[in-house]
Amino acid sequence: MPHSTSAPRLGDLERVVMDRLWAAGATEGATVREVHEALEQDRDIAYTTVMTVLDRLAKKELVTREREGRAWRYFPADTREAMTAQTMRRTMDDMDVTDRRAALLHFLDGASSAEIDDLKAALAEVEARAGSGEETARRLRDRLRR
Amino acid sequence: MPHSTSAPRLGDLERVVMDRLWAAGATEGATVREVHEALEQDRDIAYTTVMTVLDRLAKKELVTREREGRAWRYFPADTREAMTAQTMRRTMDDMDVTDRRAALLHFLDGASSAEIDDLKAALAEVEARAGSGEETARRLRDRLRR
DNA sequence: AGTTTGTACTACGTCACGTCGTACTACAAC
DNA sequence: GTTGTAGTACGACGTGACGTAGTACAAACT
Repeated sequence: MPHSTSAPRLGDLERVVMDRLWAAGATEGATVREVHEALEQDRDIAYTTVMTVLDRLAKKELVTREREGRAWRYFPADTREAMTAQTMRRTMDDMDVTDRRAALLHFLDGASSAEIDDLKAALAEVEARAGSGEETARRLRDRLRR
Repeated sequence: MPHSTSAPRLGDLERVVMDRLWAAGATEGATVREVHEALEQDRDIAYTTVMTVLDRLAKKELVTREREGRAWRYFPADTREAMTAQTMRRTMDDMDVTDRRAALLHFLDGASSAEIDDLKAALAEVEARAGSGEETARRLRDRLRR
C-alpha cells in the first residue's frame, strides 16, 4: 500500500494558478488562455501545462468550470481564506490533536499581535452572530447533519 | 524543476511512528525495536521499514536521536500540538493569506463551541502572559531577531 | 566461532506534480 | 469545402516523497 494523505494539497504551480483565478475574481473566473497569458508574463510555460493543472484542480474540486463556447471557464471553488481555514482545520484533525487548547496556544505563540487582534475580532464576530438569530455556516451544517 | 512544497509533510506511516514516539514520551523516546514491536501488534511491518522511517524523520528534523549502545534512541523534536500549530501557521503563510481575519473567521466557522472555548482560553492565557512580565516564546524570538 | 542485534545503504513500486506533445474537433476564413 | 486556428482530451515522462523491505556488515552475546 502506498501513501494517501487524506486531503488534496496544492503544489507550487497549482497554487500559482489558483492565485490567478482568485485575482480574476470568483464570479469572473478565467479560461485556460487567460491564465496562460497571465503566467506567461513571468515564466516560460506551455499552454497545455496550464490546462492540465486546471484540469487536475477541477478533479480535486478546488475549482469548478462552465462551458463558454468550446472552452471552459474556471472558477475558484472557494475563497483563498476559506480554503486556507479548511486546510488548517484538516491539519488539526489529521494530527489527532486531543489537546486543542495547547495546539491553539502554540499557534498563538507564533502569531503577531496584529494577528491576535484579528483573531479577537473574528471571535467577537462569531459571538455576535451566535447572539443574534443569524445562523452561522457551521451551525447550519450541524443542523443538516442531524 | 519538480515541485517543492516548502515544508515537510507527514506520510501515513510517518504519522503512526510519530504517534508511538509521542506515546512513549518526549523524554523517554523509543528505539527502533521498541517502535517496531509496538507497530507489529497492529500490522505486519518489517523492522527495517520502521528504521527507514525513523531515519527520514530525523533527516527532516522532526525527531532527534541519541546513541544508546549500538542503537539509536529517537525523540520527538516537538510536541504534537506544537508541530500541528506550526503546520497550521505554515499553511497560512504558504497560502499568502492577506485577510487573516477572514481566514480565522472561516476557521472558527468550522469549530465546535468547545473548540471556541479552547481558543478563548488560549487567548486569555496569552493575554495574561503579556500582562505579567513573562516572556512568551514568540516575543523572545521577536526580540532576538532584532 | 556462531548467533543475535542493530545500522547503513540500496532499491523498487506508486502517487502527486510539473511539464508537454499529439491527436482530434469544432468553428471561422478563405 | 479545404485550410487554419482555437481548444480540449489523453497520454506520457521525469523527479521527489513515501511505504516497504532486502542485503551487507559491524558489534555484542553465548
